Amino acid sequence: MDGPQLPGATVDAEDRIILHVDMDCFYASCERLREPDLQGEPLVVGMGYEPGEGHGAVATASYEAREHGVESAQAIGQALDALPRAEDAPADHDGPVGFYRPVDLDFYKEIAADVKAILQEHAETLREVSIDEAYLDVTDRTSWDRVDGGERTIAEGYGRHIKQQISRTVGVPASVGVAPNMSTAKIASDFDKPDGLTVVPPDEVAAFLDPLPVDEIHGVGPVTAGELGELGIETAGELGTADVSALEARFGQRGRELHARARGEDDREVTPTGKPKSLSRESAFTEATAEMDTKRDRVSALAADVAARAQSRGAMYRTIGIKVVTPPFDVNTRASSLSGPVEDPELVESVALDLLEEFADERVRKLGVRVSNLDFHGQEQARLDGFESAAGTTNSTATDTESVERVDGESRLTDWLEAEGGAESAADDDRHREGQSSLGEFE
DNA sequence: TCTGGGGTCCTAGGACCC
DNA sequence: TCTGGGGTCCTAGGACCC
Repeated sequence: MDGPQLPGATVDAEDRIILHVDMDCFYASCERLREPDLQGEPLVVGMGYEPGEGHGAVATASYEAREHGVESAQAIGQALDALPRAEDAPADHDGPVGFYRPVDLDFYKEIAADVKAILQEHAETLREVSIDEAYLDVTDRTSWDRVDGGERTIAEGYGRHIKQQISRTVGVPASVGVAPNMSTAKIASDFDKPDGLTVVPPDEVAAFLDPLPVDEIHGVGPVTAGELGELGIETAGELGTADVSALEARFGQRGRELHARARGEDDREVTPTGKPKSLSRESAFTEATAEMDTKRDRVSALAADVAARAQSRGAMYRTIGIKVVTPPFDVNTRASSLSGPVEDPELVESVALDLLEEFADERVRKLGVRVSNLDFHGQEQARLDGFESAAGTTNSTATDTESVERVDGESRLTDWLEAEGGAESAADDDRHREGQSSLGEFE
């Protein structure tokens, strides 16, 4: 539209430029930063792993380690079979060996903060998805206009610049994808890992996506890919031209969404990372146990942990739940909601222990405690971005007032929660109705 | 060697309300 | 007294992601 274009290459004024940055095996890169001798070596970073031990799981494996069959999420024991630990290998061992390190999240967070600082300089809006991944809206910072006789876009240079900046100042590699929307940018960053840069201008989106296998689309995992395969859909191109209503019939709302993503259609805006929706802590036993004391102790510890974390984040919670994993790998969850948000570590523990009773006789391999229905209104900071209170309707005000009352009446809450009879749950329901009746006025 | 830990979103069914 | 429609909240589970 503005400036010369290649034949057929139109750039829409509305076309956005979204950049997705994905750090390449980030944990391993961080370990190499403080232990440069690990550069180029097969390196495995293990969660729940301790030096010299064999338990835990692979959090990140370097590309060199992957070549020897080590995979993410694999049990450490299995990784050790595929790739013996350097320290353990006998002197006459001539096969490949690997280096194993435990996860050190605090250290990785420091490195991630350095990366984030760079990203922030280069975008209006930054959304961090995880410690090693972020979306940037760079529409106002660069352009889809062509340079080099139409070979490249200005956006490509911008992406390369960010990548190099990270590499030079922090010293870790990143893969970057640039595209007109989040979904395509995400796929692009993954396209040429590690240390890749893939740029997909608006007029090339379809050609880029069409041949890709469906499971490269964010949101398509093994189950969905299998079901799509049964329908004869293997590639994004096939998914994008499939009948939407058939997809919706089979996959619900998600079917419609995946169909759009496969076509490179995604109008989600890059919004800054919000507050968490839930906080949880879980931990596995070395061996499944039916011992109730052991289970209780673990739940108490997890509850204390979660409550402390919620407190440090300024989060109150309205729902407390547990997760119980029984052999072979059955996941059970139970939860109980209060009628108003609280911040009460003892309540987290007592509710979690109550919920655990149901599993008193079960052998359990893993336990978790979670708080959800979080409320950050206790913190003055939350007021500023408080969407709901900004709406200022009568009902939301009424609900807020309710919540405050609930917090004040904390001891009462504890009382009726601990007694689990029918009368108490009726009281519970009454409290819920109080909050809802104000909504009913609008009819 | 049985799969570690922290999250998100969606769905389905039941209870309850108007 | 019966049937119906529209809606919320809660719990539990599933799929997925890093």
